[in-house]
Amino acid sequence: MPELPEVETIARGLAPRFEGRTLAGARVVHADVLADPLTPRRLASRLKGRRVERIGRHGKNVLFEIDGGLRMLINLGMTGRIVSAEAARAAGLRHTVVAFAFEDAGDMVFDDMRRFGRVELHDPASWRGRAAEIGPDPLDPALDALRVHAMTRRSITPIRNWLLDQRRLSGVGNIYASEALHRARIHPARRARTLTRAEVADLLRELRAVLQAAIDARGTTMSDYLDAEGGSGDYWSRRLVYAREDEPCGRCGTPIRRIVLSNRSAYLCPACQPRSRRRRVAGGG
DNA sequence: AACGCGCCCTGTCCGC
DNA sequence: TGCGGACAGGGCGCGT
Repeated sequence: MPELPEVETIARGLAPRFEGRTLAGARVVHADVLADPLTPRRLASRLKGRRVERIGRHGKNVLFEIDGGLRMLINLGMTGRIVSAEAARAAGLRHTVVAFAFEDAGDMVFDDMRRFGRVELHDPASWRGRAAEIGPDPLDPALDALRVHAMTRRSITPIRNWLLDQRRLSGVGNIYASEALHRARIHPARRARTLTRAEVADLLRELRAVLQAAIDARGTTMSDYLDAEGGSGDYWSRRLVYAREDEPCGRCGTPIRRIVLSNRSAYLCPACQPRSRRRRVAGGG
């Protein structure tokens, strides 16, 4: 569910409230969200008495840096939310999977209706290997189009699928993949290796623009996403193609089409995003 | 090795 | 009103 902008918004909302606070324990309601070696008992005992030094984001994961070199990673899956206990109550959330208790702050609740989310706890040794599995952040200024092009050239998968693979780039999900491809005028089904260097540069630029605009809007709210205070994001109304099948393209008026790639929807304007490459219009975009 | 598919789970919506 | 099917912002494990 939450993609990079939503996870960023959640982390920013949690930080002022829980950074610097000391954990008292964790109450696990659904143990199936705990990643492998973790058990309810182990999670609670390893967190008890530990201070949360920083709350941030790593890809689509909320990252808690905890004293003693511990890192807790929470992936929110499709319907995961992390909110204060008061916000959870106020919003009527009914699917707590883990409740984190603090000695010097109220509870923090991980709520996840579908339970596709995951909680991982890493020491420095296990974190090294885990972090290597998570690709570069598209907003990292050190990432340049040349490097991304070198990566796309090695893959035959449709570019929409390529964007969703968190080992390549981390943070992009289905909404912003469709939005960025539309803005860059690239058909979602194009094989990654067929993109020119210029197209990859366009794509990276538009991806960054759409992610940043969504962060500025405090994310996208479809129906079940909330930030730390239980508030909602504004980006949903600004999307150009996602879930707008049959509505006119904002750029050219052609009806937006929905296609399915690997069992997941992609949305495109068939006029702005031709399947076969066409001469690009000067000054366009 | 890289890719696509089924599946995990709960809820909503739509057509009949 | 009920029921079945499609679909949902993600990602893992599997077979090919």
